[in-house]
Amino acid sequence: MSTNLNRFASAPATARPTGCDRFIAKLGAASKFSESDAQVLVDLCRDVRTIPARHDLISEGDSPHHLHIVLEGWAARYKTLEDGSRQITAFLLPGDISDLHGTILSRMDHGIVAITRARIAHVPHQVMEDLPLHRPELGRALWRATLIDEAVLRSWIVNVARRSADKRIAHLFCELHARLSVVGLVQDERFDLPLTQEVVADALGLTPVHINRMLQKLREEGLITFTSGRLTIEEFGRLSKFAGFDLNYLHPQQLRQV
Amino acid sequence: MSTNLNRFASAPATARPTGCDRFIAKLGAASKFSESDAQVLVDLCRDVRTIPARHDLISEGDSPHHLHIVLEGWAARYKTLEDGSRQITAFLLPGDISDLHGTILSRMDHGIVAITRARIAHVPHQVMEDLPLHRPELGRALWRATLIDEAVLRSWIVNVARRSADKRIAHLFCELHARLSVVGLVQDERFDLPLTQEVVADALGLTPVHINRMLQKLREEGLITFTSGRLTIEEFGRLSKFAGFDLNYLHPQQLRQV
DNA sequence: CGTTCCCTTGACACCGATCAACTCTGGTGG
DNA sequence: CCACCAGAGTTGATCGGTGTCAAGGGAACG
Repeated sequence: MSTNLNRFASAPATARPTGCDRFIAKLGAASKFSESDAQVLVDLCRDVRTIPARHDLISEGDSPHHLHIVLEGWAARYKTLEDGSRQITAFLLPGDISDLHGTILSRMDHGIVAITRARIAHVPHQVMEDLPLHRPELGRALWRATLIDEAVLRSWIVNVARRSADKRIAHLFCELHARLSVVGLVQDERFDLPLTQEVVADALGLTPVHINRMLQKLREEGLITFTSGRLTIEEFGRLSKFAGFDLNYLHPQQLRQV
Repeated sequence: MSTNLNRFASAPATARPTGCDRFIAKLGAASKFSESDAQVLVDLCRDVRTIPARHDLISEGDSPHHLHIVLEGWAARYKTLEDGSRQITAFLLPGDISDLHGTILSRMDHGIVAITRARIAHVPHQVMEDLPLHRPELGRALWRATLIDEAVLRSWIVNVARRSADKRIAHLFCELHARLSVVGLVQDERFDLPLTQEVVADALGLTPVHINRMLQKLREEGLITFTSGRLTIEEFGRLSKFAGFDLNYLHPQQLRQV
């Protein structure tokens, strides 16, 4: 197991649903909480469902009745435009939580689609609403996760609005690298990237054709290797400098302390 | 006083700080709470400070010690890139609240600048942390406001990533129209837009020159009038159709019931 | 062994950036 | 009252990044 996982994740797996430790690792990377808090998080992951690739977890307009925790696989938030094109606004990785307090709003203004086959824990909303009352530290941890999600959204705006196509791709890869390493899915600068070039294009506001050309350029320059769904970042420092990637917006303060 | 303000805003002004009713109107547009809850909100606005135009409320890297409520004037979140260019990621309008739970994160990953001279209420963070315990309805209202802010961020990603320059401008204007009308700052489809073309450019990921040309186009097509800081939307329906603007992401459900 | 999905390549068009100059306005000081 | 100035808006010429369209290739899968 990767050294990036925190102490909870390496605890003995006492009938924990697979992937649940990723969720705990992610929250634990940004916040501190007790072992018994961690057990509460495990109990949230009881109702696990498998979603096939390309199926919607929730569609635009739905009223969500529970929130989702991604245990395995990738998902993406997306909005569909008038002309039929799709814009992805976030990737949901293992350990990510989605639609926290979703029932406060009555209708989804966007959809969530499984990019790969994904195992998703469904948590009734009421459980989540009561949680901060008994577990204040977890309440803070969830707030913190929400604020980090917002910071990621802002960085996407900057990325899409200001950076050239090659840097945009590089920045996305740096973000995914950072987020995946928190949940132990990066080994030796390598990680699985189950994205087609079309999906990358939908996330970055570019066309698949241009993604293809810019990926070739990044490969030629020795910045990345990206074949058959596996991305290798040759030198993280060089790629992040090229992309203008600044880790700080992900607020990994606690991570450094662990 | 505009008919868009809700019942709280039209209550007798019992020594309420100017602009405080905008804050109450904004929260009240999306959530319901009691008159005594509203009074609690008024009490939050005791420490009001005036910020000159172009001055930072908070700079990137600062550790915020209180949260901000905009009572009058405009502000903007922004990030500065390596090359010195600036990307605005949100406009803060009268009634908007910012850095809710800011102290949960230790350092700001972006700055906030006053676009006009602005009157800002400063609320100590501890006050806000305790508020949901005694006023659960307000806690829900603040959560709801946060979720709507997130929806706006997502719509900005879509806007910047997918729409042509003219539609991008039109979409921004529709958003501002909708948000300003909630706090009573739109009359007869007209509202003050204290933005230079450069600021619009910084928000939309375009150059001032191109903003200028596209504004001319929108004017020629009779969609807007925009002179000396005052924007008029000639026909909201036509402009919003042109922009692909869908009001629903701002979740104005409660607004309709009032 | 064909089908399907994804990746790749080339030619060309166009939107928006860039650079540079000019105008207009409001404010300020002589 | 006028001269000057700074900031914002406007215009034109040209360049380049990315989109578009269309065709072909390769690998996985039935």
